Amino acid sequence: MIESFMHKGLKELFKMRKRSPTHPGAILREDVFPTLDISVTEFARHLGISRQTLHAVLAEKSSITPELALRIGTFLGNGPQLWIEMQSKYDLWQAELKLKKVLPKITLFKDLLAA
Amino acid sequence: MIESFMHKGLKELFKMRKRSPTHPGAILREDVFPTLDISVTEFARHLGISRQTLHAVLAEKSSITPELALRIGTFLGNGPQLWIEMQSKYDLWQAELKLKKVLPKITLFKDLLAA
DNA sequence: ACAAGTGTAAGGCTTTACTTTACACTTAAT
DNA sequence: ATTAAGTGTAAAGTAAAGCCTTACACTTGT
Repeated sequence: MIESFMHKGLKELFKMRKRSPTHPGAILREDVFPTLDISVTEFARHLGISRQTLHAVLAEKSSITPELALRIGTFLGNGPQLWIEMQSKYDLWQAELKLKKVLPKITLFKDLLAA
Repeated sequence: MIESFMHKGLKELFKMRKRSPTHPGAILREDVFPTLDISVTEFARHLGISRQTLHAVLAEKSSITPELALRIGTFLGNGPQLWIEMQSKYDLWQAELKLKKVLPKITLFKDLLAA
């Protein structure tokens, strides 16, 4: 487990989830889409992107970029923030996963002063 | 002005700032760094990245990636969120700027039903 | 049968982050 | 004054990611 790599400061600092936050594409696919009664193709057309690009998001193969968040948020009328935040949380978790070996090696600044 | 391009829903939807949110690199350079009494080189070494990469961020030439936010947040002991959020806001604003011509052309979903 | 939508892959383009190497300049310490 | 360290920049190369167009096979509704 990741805790074994952590020194004290790191444990306080971040409490990593056990599993990945849901990809925004999953919400779009499972929650939003079913209620809309619109085809993927048409959705993409309205957003002004290719259907393949949208498909990649729905399939969780690519991210919701800020631009895409704006397009979707505008079309749905709820603004981009929701999507931005979901993507951010997802990205952060992936980064934590990737850096779980290296982060514990970073000396805390405050410990630097003490030494 | 951008308002002239906006239909009603869009105006309600997002209130764009007049100027760009400050780049996280600026905060790092102007607020954080001066209090630390540490060189850029050394800072980079502690983060485990090249000094050029850190310099690019301080010079606002590149972004704070999720990974970098983790490194900085860990080193400083305040966690990654602050940097993530700053970068997100910055990125969103840039995206709005880039899409200011195209967003107003997106038909709102609810208007789609009415028609 | 035809039309439309879907899943998927490939090829190509563009952007961005990051690294290493390198050079010129400044400043602090010996 | 020489040396060491730090800084600003640039170039070249790598890698990853998003996005587009084209294309093909499959399904479903009319």
